[in-house]
Amino acid sequence: MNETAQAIMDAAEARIRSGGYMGFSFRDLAADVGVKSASVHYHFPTKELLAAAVARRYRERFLAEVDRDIAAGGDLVAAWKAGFLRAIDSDGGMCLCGVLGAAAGILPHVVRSEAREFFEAGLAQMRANGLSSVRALQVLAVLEGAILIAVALNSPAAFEDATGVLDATPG
Amino acid sequence: MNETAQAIMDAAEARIRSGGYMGFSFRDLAADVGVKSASVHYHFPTKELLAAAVARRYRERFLAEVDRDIAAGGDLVAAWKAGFLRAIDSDGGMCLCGVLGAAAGILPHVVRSEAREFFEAGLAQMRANGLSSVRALQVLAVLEGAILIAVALNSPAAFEDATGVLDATPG
DNA sequence: GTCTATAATTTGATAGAC
DNA sequence: GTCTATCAAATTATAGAC
Repeated sequence: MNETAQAIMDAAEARIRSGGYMGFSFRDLAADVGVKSASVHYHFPTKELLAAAVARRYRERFLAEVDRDIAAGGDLVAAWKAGFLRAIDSDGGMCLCGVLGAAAGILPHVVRSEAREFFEAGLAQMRANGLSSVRALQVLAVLEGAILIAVALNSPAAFEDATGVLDATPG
Repeated sequence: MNETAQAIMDAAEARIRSGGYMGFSFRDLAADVGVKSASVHYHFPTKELLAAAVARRYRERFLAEVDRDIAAGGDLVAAWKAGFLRAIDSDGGMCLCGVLGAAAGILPHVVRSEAREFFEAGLAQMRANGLSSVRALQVLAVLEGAILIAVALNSPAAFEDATGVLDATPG
């Protein structure tokens, strides 16, 4: 995994978060990175393998950051919220696995599996840290719904208001 | 607006809910309805005008159903939840304006405006029925997040669990 | 590793017959 | 209103030179 491959994944991540799996092309990424589309295919043979790799990297990085926050003594829910806030603060885009999951109906199986795994691993991580199954679902739903509305309304402040439900109901 | 035009809108609605704005083509819809793609263009000159019309019809129908439930003495939040449950029960697909809003970054302006209006009009309707601005955002976020997770995990039961946060925090 | 060139398919959209 | 036929552009992907 060299510099170009990582730049391609970065570009793909930004474009998927903005427009979903069908919202970008190899030529878009090539232009973003400054190469030709054939070079993108050299690093990632097919579009679905690229998207699956991006979704996997996103999940691993996200969960690692949350784990690090918790290990440093942070609150579980606050750590998850911080993960979503990083997305909003960076470019106002959606959670990568949230956009993918919302349009799961047309995703190639590899991509759909990776997106689904973000949610399953996330729920498992919350349960491992003491949350009930139901409470974990509630936390994840509030965070995904809050960022979706912030994106749809183009209002980062809406995320803060919407996630307030979690403060009122410690679980 | 004749039978064919309505059948086209029905097909477009189902396909957008499943795969978003970029997840369908005029030829897909033509095959669904049993005509040729040129006939789809006769009823809806461009893709963005078709999607905008579908989003607008979705919003008007959705809000009308919620209003009817409330007029019949139903609880506001329960009426909203019932609207989302109809989507899940019919085909397990996402909220139409939820998928569109999640990938708002690549939507044509007309479509993006119609999707955004679903959220703004929805929030306004909740406020008109006594909810605070913040509480309205919370209700909408929980519902969109809960259906997104139910779709991503292909688990309708997850919707019921996730929306439980709303019961614990009457606002 | 990156390029040029290109194949094969799909896309949104239009012209014109019926 | 629906069709056939078609266009121009874009898409994923591959072959082969450098």
